[in-house]
Amino acid sequence: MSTRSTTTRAPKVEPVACCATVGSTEFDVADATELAKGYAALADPVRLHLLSMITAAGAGGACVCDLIEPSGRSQPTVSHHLKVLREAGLVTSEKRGTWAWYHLVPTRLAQLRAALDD
Amino acid sequence: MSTRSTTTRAPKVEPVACCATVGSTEFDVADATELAKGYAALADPVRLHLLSMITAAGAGGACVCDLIEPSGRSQPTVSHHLKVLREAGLVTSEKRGTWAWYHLVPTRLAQLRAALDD
DNA sequence: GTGCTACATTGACAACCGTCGATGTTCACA
DNA sequence: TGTGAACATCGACGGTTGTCAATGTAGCAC
Repeated sequence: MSTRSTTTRAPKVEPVACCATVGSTEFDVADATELAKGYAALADPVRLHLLSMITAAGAGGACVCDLIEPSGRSQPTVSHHLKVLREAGLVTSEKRGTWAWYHLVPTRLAQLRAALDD
Repeated sequence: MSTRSTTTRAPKVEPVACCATVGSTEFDVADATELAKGYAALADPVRLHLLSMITAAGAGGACVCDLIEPSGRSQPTVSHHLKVLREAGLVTSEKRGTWAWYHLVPTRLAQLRAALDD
């Protein structure tokens, strides 16, 4: 309900107009929601730690059994966090025998990084 | 409880050892928590929209009255989201008369971007 | 088969988050 | 002084999240 742009109520102490054409460009809500999901997956120190370890593991990937103890969380909790990262598209999982390897998805990470360039 | 690294239980289908020295490097929890707070502030499409508009406003900053209607949320909700962005260090606010201008903090954004380089 | 290991899923709980209406506060102007 | 506008804060509500114990599932070894 801002009628400021059509009136002359700019304060005398500040001659510049209140509104430039700020919100004039279109904004893709679906795209923002997809980005937000990615950032939400990063919004937890435990998940940042897991991601850091998976990144450090390189192309071979990281075994879940090596992630549990350093994370300081229970096995179900780690499994939950890995699922969050997986559903956010930040990592992929691969089963080898009884073990599960997790790999980074660098393109997804790059996408989130690029969105911060604005 | 992974004793795999001290035993010889590697599956025969996969000769590579399960564990490289993955979690061996130190991990700064306080630093990760600080980063996580930044990403949490980005983990909402409404806040991404607000941030986008504030960015588009440039050096002059964006007036709150111009952010409410494009966001599609009520004035208290927008005020709440701006508070979240402020407390995450992503924006700063400045009062001019009855109006409030919000400015971007590019260094904080750069910090979050750099953390994704791993 | 039995038993063990690695990992995922379920269920429960407290804490947190997004949203809005109502109210408070500060400023400008008459 | 009074009125209105811009923005913040409060209170409440439903939904989501992080956590763990318990349980389920699948593979390996004997």
